[in-house]
Amino acid sequence: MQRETRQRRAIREALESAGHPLSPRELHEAAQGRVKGIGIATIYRNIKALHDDGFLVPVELPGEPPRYEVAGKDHHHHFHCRRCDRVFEVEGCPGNLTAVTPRGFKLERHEFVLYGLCQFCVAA
Amino acid sequence: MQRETRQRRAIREALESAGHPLSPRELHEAAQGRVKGIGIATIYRNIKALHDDGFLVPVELPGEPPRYEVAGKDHHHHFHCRRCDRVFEVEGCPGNLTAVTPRGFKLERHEFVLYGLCQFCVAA
DNA sequence: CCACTATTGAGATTTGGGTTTCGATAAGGG
DNA sequence: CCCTTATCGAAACCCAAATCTCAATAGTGG
Repeated sequence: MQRETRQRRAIREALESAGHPLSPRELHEAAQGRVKGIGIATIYRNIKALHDDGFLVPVELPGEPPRYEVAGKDHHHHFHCRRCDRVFEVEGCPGNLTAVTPRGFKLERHEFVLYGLCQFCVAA
Repeated sequence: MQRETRQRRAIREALESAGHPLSPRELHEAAQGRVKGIGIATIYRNIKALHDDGFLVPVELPGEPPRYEVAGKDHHHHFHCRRCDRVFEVEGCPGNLTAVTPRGFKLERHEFVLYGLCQFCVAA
């Protein structure tokens, strides 16, 4: 049976309030703020459990360790800030991908990653 | 001084004739066909050397080890086959990304990855 | 409130990509 | 055709991310 532990709640809440995808490390730090002393193993264990529950989904970016965001969002993409290394959500989609899909290939899904400076690092 | 060894030539030729990005492992296999017994360390050493020379560039895809392709190609993106795990080149670009860039962010570059089945796996 | 057992924290361990070491080999300038 | 030394192959090693072990702790059904 699935128990509602302080740790699991902390992790769920940290993800929800972050508003952008978090790496295991970032998630660990965020969860520390809610349950001091929470271990990194617990983070990994709960990422797995919450993924099985369908609460979160992984966000994979090129050359980066996976990050995680709450599941169920509308189709969107991500912006990776080269300065602070954070990842942000990007609404919308350039669409019309069948045009660039090579002849004979079957397109099933796509990812799209923007790089540059986030609003905070542009200002700084 | 840079020597033109059989191994380095094999690696260069393997990359050129592949026509699509190769992972170190794939590159190793391809090079084996030209110089039997070539070691994996030699692959890594030459990837580094050929990168420094500007002969090849890394291709990073989400959740994947880097692959490499010959440098100097026109702007393009990639298609990752979920079945055979190979990566193919995709001409063109959906363009007009400033439209989806969040307000206040500075867009510098972008990556675009298509997923599905390649022409060979569609047929099989 | 209890007893059962899922979950935790700490640290050991594994994993996988990549690098280094070292004696042997072979480019290639002179 | 030598001699110097870049490069090689094999195996040991490195490193950070992720997983596992195990005794202690704490949800939760009854």
